[in-house]
Amino acid sequence: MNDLNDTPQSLTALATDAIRQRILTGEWTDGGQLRQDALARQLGMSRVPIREALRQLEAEGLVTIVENRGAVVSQLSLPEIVELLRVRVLLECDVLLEAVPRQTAADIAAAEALLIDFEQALQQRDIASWGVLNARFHLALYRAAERPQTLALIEQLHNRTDRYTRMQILLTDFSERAHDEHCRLLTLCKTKDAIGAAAFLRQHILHAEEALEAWYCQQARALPAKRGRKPRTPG
Amino acid sequence: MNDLNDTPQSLTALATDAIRQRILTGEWTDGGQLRQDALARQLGMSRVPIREALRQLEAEGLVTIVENRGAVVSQLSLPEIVELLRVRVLLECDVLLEAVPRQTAADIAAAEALLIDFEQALQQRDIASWGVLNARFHLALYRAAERPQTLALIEQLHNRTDRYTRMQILLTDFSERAHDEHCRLLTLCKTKDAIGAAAFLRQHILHAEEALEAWYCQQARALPAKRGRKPRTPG
DNA sequence: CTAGGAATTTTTGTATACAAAAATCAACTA
DNA sequence: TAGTTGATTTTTGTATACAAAAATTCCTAG
Repeated sequence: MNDLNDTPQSLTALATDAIRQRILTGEWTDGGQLRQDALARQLGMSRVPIREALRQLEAEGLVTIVENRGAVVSQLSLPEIVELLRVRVLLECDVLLEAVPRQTAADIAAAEALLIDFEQALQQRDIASWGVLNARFHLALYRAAERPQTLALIEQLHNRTDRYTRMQILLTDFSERAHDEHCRLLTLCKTKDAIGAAAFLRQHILHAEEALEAWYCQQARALPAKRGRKPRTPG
Repeated sequence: MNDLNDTPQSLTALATDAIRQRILTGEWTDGGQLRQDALARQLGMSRVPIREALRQLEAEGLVTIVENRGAVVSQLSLPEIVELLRVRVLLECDVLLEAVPRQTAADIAAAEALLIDFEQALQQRDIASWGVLNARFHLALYRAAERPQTLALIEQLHNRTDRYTRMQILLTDFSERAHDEHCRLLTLCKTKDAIGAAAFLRQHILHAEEALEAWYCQQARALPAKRGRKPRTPG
């Protein structure tokens, strides 16, 4: 599942992974500028592979490039996030419905292992890895459906949305609830209750949406005249 | 809807559009190699913007890049196409359900105009533009849903699948059927029968899938030992 | 004639150099 | 002081040059 130190990849692939990683963990925040020269120095390469990586990440929706103005970490509005979460509901429920009857003991065990990693991360308040673990857990549940194209789309959707879910974890009790829900979801899979699992998954994703909406409302109240800060990504 | 001679775009954007266009029209076929140098000469630029364009198209699923081996036009197996068509069913039906009640007379008129273009293209056996027109017609119906993110995803899915649907048009009576179905779909929208329209859309996409499966079976029978030809893209 | 393997050619990957656009800053004017 | 203009700096866009990998050719041995 992990393509670390596999083969000596091209610098472009290296840069793509490195930048994607830093965005997913939240190290580089929403709207933060991605200066080619800084990235190049930071990763020890020239700007050429950096530029190719940024183009790729743009097509993945993680980066926004403006002509002659450079790249920033993509920033989604609440309605846009809601849209993507609704797409996730459609795709993930459909896939889970097919996956559950085919899940082997090994599939369940893999998901369970990830759930343990998850728990540890939560205990250590390791917010950075929350997003990655969340996506991995979900994808582990779906793998048995044997629909790799669909799974790839779902993974991209997670990459685009999980950052926003992750934000709330620090502040709310959402983390425990999400964990409980993950456990319950896994139990439903174990008992081969595909329909129940899909229905519950739907609620699980919609809960994240609700929490996000609440958080945004609170933010809006706190900052009546929202002044855009300028996050940077120094070399 | 068309961004032709809008502003002097970057060469990368130009190259991306040009290559995407040629893939969508079928000018460059499945598995065809995309030589950087040839493309660069053909488009009158250096290889740098070409490479960036190819990276972007790879993330869009239209191109497959292999390390040190270059890029080819992406090639989907039948199961992969079926997967993507199923995703299309989920997304497009969901969006159409929301779009129909909001469609204005102008929305309907726009779709109708595209349907006329469509008819002309069919009469002239202009297969090349079939894919583009098909995608445009579908997207016109969904626009009223005001879900731009979802529409962008649907557009990408069309870009990846329409080529394969287009292939059959020459050989079968599929073209007329597709046209009839489009007309009927539009009528259902006009009468504000959202549920009926969504159900019909579902069948419409699944018909394309059936036709495709039949075509693949026939192909498999015709070429028992399939010998891979090597399509090229000369400069 | 085929198999294998060096030499050659082609093609891709990356760095550097330079041009063009945007951003920043400074001086100047009203 | 606020705003405008023009020089300066920073940053992006593209071409060229060169290195590395792959594909091809051609030669030789069996």
